[in-house]
Amino acid sequence: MPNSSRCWSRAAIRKTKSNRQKASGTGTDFAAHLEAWYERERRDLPWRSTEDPYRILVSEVMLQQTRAQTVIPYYLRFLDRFPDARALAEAREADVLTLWSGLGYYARARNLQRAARAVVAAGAFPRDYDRIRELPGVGPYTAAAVASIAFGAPHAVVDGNVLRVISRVQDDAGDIQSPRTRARFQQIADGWLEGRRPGLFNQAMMELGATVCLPRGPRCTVCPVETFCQAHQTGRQHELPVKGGKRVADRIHVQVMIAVRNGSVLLRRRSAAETLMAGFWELPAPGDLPGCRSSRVIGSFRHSITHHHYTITVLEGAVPAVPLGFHWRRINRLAGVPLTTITRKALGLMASAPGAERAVATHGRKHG
DNA sequence: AATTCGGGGGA
DNA sequence: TCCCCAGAATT
Repeated sequence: MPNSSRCWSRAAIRKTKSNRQKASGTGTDFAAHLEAWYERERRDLPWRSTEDPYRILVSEVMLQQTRAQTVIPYYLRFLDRFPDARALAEAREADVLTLWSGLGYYARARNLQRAARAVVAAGAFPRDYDRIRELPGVGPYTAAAVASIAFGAPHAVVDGNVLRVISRVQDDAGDIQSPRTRARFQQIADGWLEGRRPGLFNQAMMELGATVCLPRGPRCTVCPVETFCQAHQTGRQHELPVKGGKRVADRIHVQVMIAVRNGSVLLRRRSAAETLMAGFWELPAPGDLPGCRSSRVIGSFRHSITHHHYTITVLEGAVPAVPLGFHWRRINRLAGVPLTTITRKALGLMASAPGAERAVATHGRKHG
């Protein structure tokens, strides 16, 4: 290597690399190899057999921070019930939330319905990135995904998979949490996408990250673009991507009470004003019920929400009167009610009684 | 720029 | 137990 190269700035080196790739067609070769692999090996997922922008949007929203295998049954049920934007726009919010219950990030469901209403009001699904981006719950990733997959618009998606693939292919140790690194990776992805079929290239990048370029244990031996990967050449693929910012989870102990009378259970509907899981139904805490009697502990289980780590103890009890804000709900009709996951788990504990001990054991440990 | 939102699955 | 997942909105 010439001595003069030591005087080059990082930017100059990067620019030279980029020029070399463009001149030799390396970026194009990379994309061609990747796409050929994708068309050969791609998983057969339900949202890959449609070009309906509404269905693409539903899938992309469900896939936000959620694994494909988890999404599949929710996606099928949701589209069976709401086959087009109009059906979703005209639905009751409680019905939408019920189908979403268990999938998490419930603001996604509300925003998706608002988006459907906007599409109906506009008379047609928006076709370009900027107007898709204006739909509620649609950020840079989802707008790029829908615009490229449904309409062939040239916008590269940059999700967790793509960040990981690019960090390794470029051997780039930038913190993928930082906006600067993300902007850099976005430009790289947009460059690779140039001249390709956008929807195909984007899905191929994500598929590579999801099935080959794994967070731990990347499967380089079966990777279709191994020869293009600079981290593989330097053996540093296991150290990438670099991700900063770690948080500590706090532990919280709570009690919930199951009060049953004449086939109904006492529940409270979280008000629309509550930030967290508004509109969902939940069990009372003993403190909510003046004069309640608790006869026994049914069991306990754990539940984690982001960095909050809950231990829930479930009590069986009776109430002298129905407190303000609570209602008796028929137990055999709870399938149509949006329940919080903690409530669903707690009721499941009761349902399996007297095998409650076994139900607790399936969650790993027993408390109380 | 930092936080928050859920739940599940794999190592 | 920890990390990650086809992110977005809010502060």
